[in-house]
Amino acid sequence: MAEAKLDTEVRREQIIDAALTLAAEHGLRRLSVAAVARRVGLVPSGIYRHFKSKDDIIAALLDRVEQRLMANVEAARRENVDPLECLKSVLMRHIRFLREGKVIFIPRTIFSDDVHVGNPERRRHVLRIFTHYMEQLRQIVREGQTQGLLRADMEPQTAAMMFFGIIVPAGIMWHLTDGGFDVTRHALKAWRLFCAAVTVSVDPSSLQ
Amino acid sequence: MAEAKLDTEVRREQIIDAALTLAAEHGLRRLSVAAVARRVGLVPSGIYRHFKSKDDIIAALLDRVEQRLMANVEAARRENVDPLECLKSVLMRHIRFLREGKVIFIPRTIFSDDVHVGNPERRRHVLRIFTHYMEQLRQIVREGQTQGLLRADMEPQTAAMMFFGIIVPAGIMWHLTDGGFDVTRHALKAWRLFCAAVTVSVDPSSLQ
DNA sequence: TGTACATCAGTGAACGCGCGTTCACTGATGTAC
DNA sequence: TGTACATCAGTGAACGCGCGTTCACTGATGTAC
Repeated sequence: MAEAKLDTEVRREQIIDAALTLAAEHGLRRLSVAAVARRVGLVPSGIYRHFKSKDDIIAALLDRVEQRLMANVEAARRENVDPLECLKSVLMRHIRFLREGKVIFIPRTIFSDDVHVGNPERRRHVLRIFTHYMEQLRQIVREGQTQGLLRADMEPQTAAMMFFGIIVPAGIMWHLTDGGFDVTRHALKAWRLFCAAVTVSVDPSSLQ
Repeated sequence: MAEAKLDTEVRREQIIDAALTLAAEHGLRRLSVAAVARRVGLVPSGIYRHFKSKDDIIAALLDRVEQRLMANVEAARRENVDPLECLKSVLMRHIRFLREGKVIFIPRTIFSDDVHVGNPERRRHVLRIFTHYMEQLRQIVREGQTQGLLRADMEPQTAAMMFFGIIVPAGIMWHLTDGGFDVTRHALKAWRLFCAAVTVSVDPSSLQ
Protein backbone atom coordinates (compact mmCIF):
# COMPACT_ATOMS: atom_id res chain seq x y z
CA MET A 1 0.00 0.00 0.00
CA ALA A 2 2.69 2.50 0.97
CA GLU A 3 4.73 3.76 -1.94
CA ALA A 4 7.84 3.85 0.17
CA LYS A 5 9.02 3.91 3.72
CA LEU A 6 9.34 7.43 4.99
CA ASP A 7 10.75 9.01 8.10
CA THR A 8 8.43 9.55 11.01
CA GLU A 9 8.86 13.32 10.76
CA VAL A 10 7.70 13.29 7.14
CA ARG A 11 4.79 11.00 7.93
CA ARG A 12 3.70 13.10 10.89
CA GLU A 13 3.41 16.13 8.63
CA GLN A 14 1.51 14.13 6.03
CA ILE A 15 -0.84 12.77 8.64
CA ILE A 16 -1.59 16.20 10.10
CA ASP A 17 -2.16 17.59 6.60
CA ALA A 18 -4.51 14.74 5.76
CA ALA A 19 -6.39 15.14 9.05
CA LEU A 20 -6.78 18.88 8.44
CA THR A 21 -8.14 18.36 4.95
CA LEU A 22 -10.54 15.65 6.04
CA ALA A 23 -11.74 17.62 9.05
CA ALA A 24 -12.30 20.66 6.85
CA GLU A 25 -14.30 18.57 4.41
CA HIS A 26 -16.36 16.41 6.70
CA GLY A 27 -15.93 17.75 10.18
CA LEU A 28 -13.93 16.40 13.07
CA ARG A 29 -16.72 14.04 13.84
CA ARG A 30 -16.13 12.11 10.65
CA LEU A 31 -12.40 12.15 11.06
CA SER A 32 -11.40 8.51 11.33
CA VAL A 33 -7.97 7.01 11.64
CA ALA A 34 -8.83 4.80 8.68
CA ALA A 35 -9.67 7.79 6.47
CA VAL A 36 -6.47 9.58 7.43
CA ALA A 37 -4.47 6.44 6.73
CA ARG A 38 -6.10 5.98 3.33
CA ARG A 39 -5.30 9.55 2.37
CA VAL A 40 -1.68 9.19 3.37
CA GLY A 41 -1.40 5.83 1.65
CA LEU A 42 -1.01 3.71 4.75
CA VAL A 43 -2.95 1.00 6.43
CA PRO A 44 -4.83 2.17 9.57
CA SER A 45 -2.49 0.50 12.00
CA GLY A 46 0.40 2.18 10.24
CA ILE A 47 -0.67 5.49 11.75
CA TYR A 48 0.32 4.22 15.16
CA ARG A 49 3.96 4.16 14.19
CA HIS A 50 3.79 7.96 14.16
CA PHE A 51 1.12 8.93 16.66
CA LYS A 52 0.24 7.45 20.00
CA SER A 53 -3.49 7.83 19.48
CA LYS A 54 -6.19 9.63 17.57
CA ASP A 55 -6.28 12.21 20.36
CA ASP A 56 -2.63 12.86 19.68
CA ILE A 57 -3.35 13.55 16.03
CA ILE A 58 -6.09 15.99 16.95
CA ALA A 59 -3.83 17.79 19.40
CA ALA A 60 -1.22 18.20 16.66
CA LEU A 61 -3.93 19.40 14.32
CA LEU A 62 -5.05 22.03 16.82
CA ASP A 63 -1.48 23.23 17.16
CA ARG A 64 -1.26 23.56 13.40
CA VAL A 65 -4.46 25.59 13.30
CA GLU A 66 -3.12 27.86 16.01
CA GLN A 67 0.04 28.43 13.98
CA ARG A 68 -1.99 29.40 10.93
CA LEU A 69 -4.18 31.77 12.89
CA MET A 70 -1.18 33.48 14.37
CA ALA A 71 0.61 33.64 11.02
CA ASN A 72 -2.52 35.27 9.67
CA VAL A 73 -2.49 37.98 12.28
CA GLU A 74 1.23 38.56 11.94
CA ALA A 75 0.98 38.97 8.18
CA ALA A 76 -1.85 41.46 8.62
CA ARG A 77 0.21 43.44 11.13
CA ARG A 78 3.25 43.47 8.91
CA GLU A 79 1.29 44.85 5.99
CA ASN A 80 -0.72 47.47 7.85
CA VAL A 81 0.21 50.24 10.20
CA ASP A 82 -3.31 51.53 10.63
CA PRO A 83 -5.04 49.36 13.28
CA LEU A 84 -8.40 49.54 11.54
CA GLU A 85 -6.91 48.49 8.21
CA CYS A 86 -5.08 45.74 10.02
CA LEU A 87 -8.32 44.38 11.50
CA LYS A 88 -9.95 44.46 8.12
CA SER A 89 -7.02 42.56 6.68
CA VAL A 90 -7.39 39.88 9.36
CA LEU A 91 -11.08 39.66 8.59
CA MET A 92 -10.63 39.23 4.87
CA ARG A 93 -7.91 36.65 5.34
CA HIS A 94 -10.25 34.61 7.47
CA ILE A 95 -13.02 34.86 5.00
CA ARG A 96 -10.66 33.63 2.33
CA PHE A 97 -9.66 30.69 4.52
CA LEU A 98 -13.31 29.95 5.08
CA ARG A 99 -14.07 29.93 1.37
CA GLU A 100 -11.07 27.89 0.45
CA GLY A 101 -11.81 25.41 3.18
CA LYS A 102 -8.09 25.40 3.83
CA VAL A 103 -8.32 25.64 7.55
CA ILE A 104 -10.83 24.02 9.76
CA PHE A 105 -11.80 27.03 11.62
CA ILE A 106 -14.86 28.73 12.97
CA PRO A 107 -17.32 27.33 13.75
CA ARG A 108 -16.57 24.34 11.66
CA THR A 109 -14.91 21.92 13.99
CA ILE A 110 -12.58 23.99 16.10
CA PHE A 111 -15.43 25.48 18.06
CA SER A 112 -17.79 22.71 17.36
CA ASP A 113 -19.00 20.61 20.22
CA ASP A 114 -17.21 17.46 19.20
CA VAL A 115 -13.90 19.06 19.81
CA HIS A 116 -14.21 19.56 23.50
CA VAL A 117 -17.27 17.99 24.98
CA GLY A 118 -16.30 15.29 27.41
CA ASN A 119 -12.63 15.97 26.87
CA PRO A 120 -11.42 18.55 29.40
CA GLU A 121 -7.85 18.51 28.17
CA ARG A 122 -8.86 19.28 24.64
CA ARG A 123 -11.25 21.96 25.80
CA ARG A 124 -8.41 23.68 27.61
CA HIS A 125 -6.38 23.40 24.44
CA VAL A 126 -9.08 25.08 22.34
CA LEU A 127 -9.62 27.72 25.01
CA ARG A 128 -5.92 28.49 24.98
CA ILE A 129 -5.92 28.95 21.21
CA PHE A 130 -9.03 31.10 21.37
CA THR A 131 -7.53 33.20 24.15
CA HIS A 132 -4.23 33.72 22.33
CA TYR A 133 -6.07 34.77 19.26
CA MET A 134 -8.38 37.14 21.10
CA GLU A 135 -5.38 38.66 22.81
CA GLN A 136 -3.96 39.58 19.39
CA LEU A 137 -7.22 41.21 18.38
CA ARG A 138 -7.50 43.09 21.67
CA GLN A 139 -3.98 44.36 21.20
CA ILE A 140 -4.81 45.81 17.79
CA VAL A 141 -7.93 47.43 19.22
CA ARG A 142 -5.91 48.94 22.05
CA GLU A 143 -3.52 50.50 19.56
CA GLY A 144 -6.47 51.96 17.70
CA GLN A 145 -7.71 53.47 20.94
CA THR A 146 -4.31 54.91 21.79
CA GLN A 147 -4.17 56.55 18.38
CA GLY A 148 -7.61 58.00 18.92
CA LEU A 149 -9.11 56.10 15.99
CA LEU A 150 -11.30 53.79 18.05
CA ARG A 151 -13.71 54.66 20.82
CA ALA A 152 -12.05 54.85 24.21
CA ASP A 153 -15.30 54.04 26.04
CA MET A 154 -15.27 50.46 24.88
CA GLU A 155 -13.50 47.39 26.18
CA PRO A 156 -11.09 45.89 23.64
CA GLN A 157 -12.53 42.51 24.59
CA THR A 158 -16.00 43.53 23.48
CA ALA A 159 -14.78 44.85 20.16
CA ALA A 160 -12.71 41.70 19.58
CA MET A 161 -15.73 39.51 20.29
CA MET A 162 -17.87 41.52 17.90
CA PHE A 163 -15.19 41.15 15.30
CA PHE A 164 -15.55 37.43 15.75
CA GLY A 165 -19.25 37.90 15.43
CA ILE A 166 -18.78 38.91 11.82
CA ILE A 167 -17.02 35.69 10.93
CA VAL A 168 -18.85 33.01 12.85
CA PRO A 169 -22.45 33.45 11.70
CA ALA A 170 -21.13 33.92 8.16
CA GLY A 171 -19.32 30.63 8.49
CA ILE A 172 -22.49 28.96 9.71
CA MET A 173 -24.45 30.21 6.73
CA TRP A 174 -21.63 29.30 4.39
CA HIS A 175 -21.75 25.71 5.53
CA LEU A 176 -25.50 25.41 5.86
CA THR A 177 -25.95 26.58 2.30
CA ASP A 178 -23.02 24.54 1.09
CA GLY A 179 -21.20 27.58 -0.18
CA GLY A 180 -24.27 29.31 -1.56
CA PHE A 181 -24.03 32.21 0.85
CA ASP A 182 -21.77 35.01 -0.31
CA VAL A 183 -19.47 35.36 2.67
CA THR A 184 -17.20 37.94 1.09
CA ARG A 185 -20.05 40.27 0.33
CA HIS A 186 -21.43 39.83 3.82
CA ALA A 187 -18.04 40.45 5.41
CA LEU A 188 -17.66 43.74 3.54
CA LYS A 189 -21.14 44.91 4.53
CA ALA A 190 -20.71 43.83 8.13
CA TRP A 191 -17.32 45.50 8.23
CA ARG A 192 -18.92 48.85 7.47
CA LEU A 193 -21.32 48.40 10.37
CA PHE A 194 -18.50 47.26 12.61
CA CYS A 195 -16.58 50.42 11.80
CA ALA A 196 -19.59 52.54 12.67
CA ALA A 197 -19.72 50.76 16.02
CA VAL A 198 -16.09 51.00 17.04
CA THR A 199 -14.71 54.15 15.50
CA VAL A 200 -14.87 57.48 17.21
CA SER A 201 -18.03 59.11 15.88
CA VAL A 202 -17.28 62.13 13.80
CA ASP A 203 -19.26 65.26 14.35
CA PRO A 204 -20.92 65.65 10.92
CA SER A 205 -20.78 69.43 11.18
CA SER A 206 -16.99 69.33 11.38
CA LEU A 207 -16.90 67.76 7.93
CA GLN A 208 -18.51 70.65 6.21
CA MET B 1 -37.97 -0.57 34.65
CA ALA B 2 -40.88 1.55 33.45
CA GLU B 3 -43.05 2.84 36.26
CA ALA B 4 -46.15 2.44 34.17
CA LYS B 5 -47.32 2.07 30.64
CA LEU B 6 -48.00 5.43 29.07
CA ASP B 7 -49.55 6.59 25.86
CA THR B 8 -47.30 7.13 22.90
CA GLU B 9 -48.08 10.84 22.84
CA VAL B 10 -46.95 11.23 26.44
CA ARG B 11 -43.83 9.19 25.82
CA ARG B 12 -42.95 11.13 22.69
CA GLU B 13 -42.98 14.36 24.69
CA GLN B 14 -40.90 12.78 27.44
CA ILE B 15 -38.40 11.47 24.93
CA ILE B 16 -38.00 14.83 23.19
CA ASP B 17 -37.59 16.54 26.57
CA ALA B 18 -34.96 14.05 27.63
CA ALA B 19 -33.13 14.36 24.32
CA LEU B 20 -33.14 18.16 24.62
CA THR B 21 -31.73 18.07 28.14
CA LEU B 22 -29.06 15.55 27.27
CA ALA B 23 -28.07 17.36 24.10
CA ALA B 24 -27.83 20.62 26.05
CA GLU B 25 -25.64 18.95 28.65
CA HIS B 26 -23.33 16.84 26.56
CA GLY B 27 -23.88 17.84 22.97
CA LEU B 28 -25.71 16.05 20.21
CA ARG B 29 -22.68 13.93 19.64
CA ARG B 30 -23.09 12.21 22.97
CA LEU B 31 -26.80 11.84 22.57
CA SER B 32 -27.44 8.12 22.59
CA VAL B 33 -30.69 6.24 22.40
CA ALA B 34 -29.64 4.39 25.53
CA ALA B 35 -29.13 7.63 27.49
CA VAL B 36 -32.47 8.98 26.40
CA ALA B 37 -34.16 5.71 27.36
CA ARG B 38 -32.50 5.71 30.77
CA ARG B 39 -33.66 9.25 31.44
CA VAL B 40 -37.23 8.44 30.50
CA GLY B 41 -37.17 5.23 32.48
CA LEU B 42 -37.33 2.83 29.59
CA VAL B 43 -35.11 0.21 28.12
CA PRO B 44 -33.35 1.29 24.88
CA SER B 45 -35.49 -0.81 22.62
CA GLY B 46 -38.55 0.71 24.23
CA ILE B 47 -37.81 3.97 22.46
CA TYR B 48 -38.65 2.32 19.15
CA ARG B 49 -42.27 1.98 20.16
CA HIS B 50 -42.48 5.76 19.86
CA PHE B 51 -39.91 6.81 17.29
CA LYS B 52 -38.87 5.14 14.07
CA SER B 53 -35.20 5.96 14.54
CA LYS B 54 -32.72 8.18 16.30
CA ASP B 55 -32.86 10.52 13.30
CA ASP B 56 -36.56 10.84 13.94
CA ILE B 57 -35.94 11.90 17.52
CA ILE B 58 -33.46 14.52 16.41
CA ALA B 59 -35.88 15.87 13.81
CA ALA B 60 -38.54 16.23 16.52
CA LEU B 61 -35.97 17.90 18.75
CA LEU B 62 -35.10 20.41 16.04
CA ASP B 63 -38.79 21.21 15.62
CA ARG B 64 -39.06 21.81 19.34
CA VAL B 65 -36.09 24.17 19.26
CA GLU B 66 -37.65 26.07 16.38
CA GLN B 67 -40.86 26.46 18.38
CA ARG B 68 -38.95 27.88 21.32
CA LEU B 69 -37.00 30.30 19.17
CA MET B 70 -40.18 31.56 17.57
CA ALA B 71 -41.98 31.79 20.90
CA ASN B 72 -39.07 33.86 22.10
CA VAL B 73 -39.36 36.33 19.28
CA GLU B 74 -43.13 36.53 19.58
CA ALA B 75 -42.94 37.27 23.29
CA ALA B 76 -40.40 40.00 22.64
CA ARG B 77 -42.62 41.53 19.98
CA ARG B 78 -45.68 41.44 22.22
CA GLU B 79 -43.89 43.25 25.00
CA ASN B 80 -42.16 45.90 22.91
CA VAL B 81 -43.37 48.33 20.34
CA ASP B 82 -40.03 49.96 19.79
CA PRO B 83 -38.05 47.77 17.32
CA LEU B 84 -34.74 48.44 19.02
CA GLU B 85 -36.13 47.53 22.43
CA CYS B 86 -37.62 44.46 20.86
CA LEU B 87 -34.27 43.32 19.49
CA LYS B 88 -32.67 43.88 22.85
CA SER B 89 -35.37 41.80 24.45
CA VAL B 90 -34.72 38.96 22.00
CA LEU B 91 -31.01 39.20 22.76
CA MET B 92 -31.45 39.03 26.52
CA ARG B 93 -33.86 36.14 26.26
CA HIS B 94 -31.33 34.18 24.30
CA ILE B 95 -28.59 34.94 26.71
CA ARG B 96 -30.83 33.70 29.50
CA PHE B 97 -31.50 30.50 27.55
CA LEU B 98 -27.80 30.09 27.04
CA ARG B 99 -27.07 30.45 30.74
CA GLU B 100 -29.84 28.19 31.83
CA GLY B 101 -28.84 25.60 29.30
CA LYS B 102 -32.52 25.17 28.64
CA VAL B 103 -32.30 25.18 24.92
CA ILE B 104 -29.63 23.63 22.86
CA PHE B 105 -28.92 26.53 20.74
CA ILE B 106 -25.98 28.34 19.28
CA PRO B 107 -23.41 27.16 18.64
CA ARG B 108 -23.91 24.29 20.98
CA THR B 109 -25.31 21.55 18.83
CA ILE B 110 -27.82 23.19 16.55
CA PHE B 111 -25.13 24.82 14.49
CA SER B 112 -22.49 22.38 15.41
CA ASP B 113 -21.06 20.19 12.75
CA ASP B 114 -22.54 16.97 14.02
CA VAL B 115 -25.98 18.16 13.26
CA HIS B 116 -25.72 18.39 9.56
CA VAL B 117 -22.49 17.01 8.20
CA GLY B 118 -23.18 14.03 6.01
CA ASN B 119 -26.89 14.36 6.51
CA PRO B 120 -28.36 16.57 3.79
CA GLU B 121 -31.91 16.26 5.02
CA ARG B 122 -31.01 17.44 8.48
CA ARG B 123 -28.90 20.24 7.08
CA ARG B 124 -31.89 21.50 5.14
CA HIS B 125 -33.91 21.28 8.34
CA VAL B 126 -31.41 23.39 10.27
CA LEU B 127 -31.12 25.84 7.40
CA ARG B 128 -34.90 26.22 7.37
CA ILE B 129 -34.96 26.99 11.10
CA PHE B 130 -32.11 29.43 10.75
CA THR B 131 -33.79 31.13 7.81
CA HIS B 132 -37.13 31.45 9.60
CA TYR B 133 -35.43 32.93 12.56
CA MET B 134 -33.38 35.37 10.52
CA GLU B 135 -36.51 36.43 8.71
CA GLN B 136 -38.03 37.46 12.04
CA LEU B 137 -34.97 39.49 12.90
CA ARG B 138 -34.88 41.11 9.48
CA GLN B 139 -38.53 42.04 9.85
CA ILE B 140 -37.86 43.85 13.12
CA VAL B 141 -34.94 45.67 11.55
CA ARG B 142 -37.09 46.71 8.60
CA GLU B 143 -39.64 48.20 10.98
CA GLY B 144 -36.88 50.13 12.68
CA GLN B 145 -35.79 51.49 9.34
CA THR B 146 -39.32 52.48 8.38
CA GLN B 147 -39.65 54.36 11.64
CA GLY B 148 -36.39 56.13 10.96
CA LEU B 149 -34.71 54.64 14.03
CA LEU B 150 -32.28 52.44 12.16
CA ARG B 151 -29.97 53.31 9.31
CA ALA B 152 -31.60 53.03 5.92
CA ASP B 153 -28.29 52.45 4.16
CA MET B 154 -27.92 48.97 5.60
CA GLU B 155 -29.37 45.63 4.58
CA PRO B 156 -31.62 44.12 7.25
CA GLN B 157 -29.82 40.83 6.58
CA THR B 158 -26.47 42.31 7.58
CA ALA B 159 -27.85 43.76 10.80
CA ALA B 160 -29.56 40.47 11.64
CA MET B 161 -26.34 38.56 11.09
CA MET B 162 -24.43 40.98 13.30
CA PHE B 163 -27.07 40.53 15.96
CA PHE B 164 -26.32 36.84 15.81
CA GLY B 165 -22.70 37.73 16.08
CA ILE B 166 -23.28 38.99 19.57
CA ILE B 167 -24.69 35.70 20.75
CA VAL B 168 -22.58 33.08 19.04
CA PRO B 169 -19.06 33.98 20.15
CA ALA B 170 -20.43 34.61 23.62
CA GLY B 171 -21.87 31.12 23.59
CA ILE B 172 -18.56 29.69 22.50
CA MET B 173 -16.74 31.40 25.35
CA TRP B 174 -19.45 30.39 27.79
CA HIS B 175 -18.96 26.75 26.93
CA LEU B 176 -15.20 26.81 26.60
CA THR B 177 -14.88 28.33 30.05
CA ASP B 178 -17.58 26.10 31.43
CA GLY B 179 -19.72 29.03 32.46
CA GLY B 180 -16.86 31.18 33.68
CA PHE B 181 -17.38 33.83 31.04
CA ASP B 182 -19.94 36.47 31.99
CA VAL B 183 -22.26 36.32 28.98
CA THR B 184 -24.79 38.77 30.37
CA ARG B 185 -22.20 41.44 30.92
CA HIS B 186 -20.78 40.86 27.47
CA ALA B 187 -24.21 40.98 25.85
CA LEU B 188 -24.94 44.35 27.43
CA LYS B 189 -21.60 45.82 26.33
CA ALA B 190 -21.90 44.39 22.85
CA TRP B 191 -25.45 45.66 22.62
CA ARG B 192 -24.21 49.22 23.07
CA LEU B 193 -21.78 48.80 20.22
CA PHE B 194 -24.44 47.17 18.09
CA CYS B 195 -26.70 50.18 18.64
CA ALA B 196 -23.93 52.51 17.58
CA ALA B 197 -23.59 50.48 14.40
CA VAL B 198 -27.22 50.25 13.37
CA THR B 199 -28.94 53.36 14.65
CA VAL B 200 -29.13 56.54 12.68
CA SER B 201 -26.16 58.56 13.84
CA VAL B 202 -27.17 61.64 15.71
CA ASP B 203 -25.48 64.89 14.98
CA PRO B 204 -23.89 65.66 18.36
CA SER B 205 -24.40 69.37 17.89
CA SER B 206 -28.15 68.86 17.72
CA LEU B 207 -28.11 67.50 21.27
CA GLN B 208 -26.74 70.61 22.80
C1' DT C 1 33.63 -3.15 -1.77
C1' DG C 2 30.94 -6.60 0.32
C1' DT C 3 28.53 -8.89 4.19
C1' DA C 4 25.94 -9.15 8.78
C1' DC C 5 23.08 -6.92 11.68
C1' DA C 6 20.09 -3.51 14.01
C1' DT C 7 16.53 -0.39 13.31
C1' DC C 8 12.15 0.77 12.31
C1' DA C 9 8.23 1.82 8.86
C1' DG C 10 4.56 -0.79 7.20
C1' DT C 11 1.16 -4.92 7.28
C1' DG C 12 -2.93 -7.63 8.27
C1' DA C 13 -5.53 -10.13 11.37
C1' DA C 14 -7.94 -9.73 15.45
C1' DC C 15 -10.09 -7.67 19.60
C1' DG C 16 -13.18 -4.93 22.30
C1' DC C 17 -16.39 -1.47 22.77
C1' DG C 18 -20.32 1.45 22.03
C1' DC C 19 -24.24 1.96 19.74
C1' DG C 20 -28.44 1.79 16.75
C1' DT C 21 -31.75 -1.41 15.69
C1' DT C 22 -34.61 -5.86 15.37
C1' DC C 23 -37.59 -9.27 17.07
C1' DA C 24 -40.13 -12.62 19.55
C1' DC C 25 -42.08 -12.25 23.95
C1' DT C 26 -44.85 -10.57 28.09
C1' DG C 27 -48.31 -8.55 30.45
C1' DA C 28 -51.18 -4.51 31.57
C1' DT C 29 -55.14 -1.73 29.85
C1' DG C 30 -59.35 -0.89 28.00
C1' DT C 31 -63.27 -2.36 25.16
C1' DA C 32 -67.11 -5.50 23.41
C1' DC C 33 -70.37 -8.60 24.61
C1' DT D 1 -71.18 -6.49 36.64
C1' DG D 2 -68.24 -9.89 34.95
C1' DT D 3 -65.60 -12.34 31.34
C1' DA D 4 -62.90 -12.80 26.80
C1' DC D 5 -60.21 -10.63 23.70
C1' DA D 6 -57.55 -7.20 21.05
C1' DT D 7 -54.31 -3.68 21.46
C1' DC D 8 -50.07 -2.02 22.34
C1' DA D 9 -46.31 -0.31 25.70
C1' DG D 10 -42.39 -2.40 27.58
C1' DT D 11 -38.58 -6.15 27.82
C1' DG D 12 -34.23 -8.51 27.04
C1' DA D 13 -31.38 -10.96 24.14
C1' DA D 14 -28.99 -10.65 20.04
C1' DC D 15 -27.03 -8.73 15.72
C1' DG D 16 -24.24 -5.91 12.78
C1' DC D 17 -21.40 -2.20 12.03
C1' DG D 18 -17.79 1.18 12.50
C1' DC D 19 -13.97 2.29 14.70
C1' DG D 20 -9.77 2.82 17.67
C1' DT D 21 -6.17 0.09 19.01
C1' DT D 22 -2.86 -4.00 19.67
C1' DC D 23 0.44 -7.21 18.26
C1' DA D 24 3.31 -10.48 16.06
C1' DC D 25 5.22 -10.30 11.64
C1' DT D 26 7.79 -8.70 7.37
C1' DG D 27 11.07 -6.56 4.81
C1' DA D 28 13.53 -2.39 3.35
C1' DT D 29 17.21 0.89 4.81
C1' DG D 30 21.32 2.25 6.49
C1' DT D 31 25.37 1.40 9.40
C1' DA D 32 29.46 -1.20 11.38
C1' DC D 33 32.97 -4.07 10.40
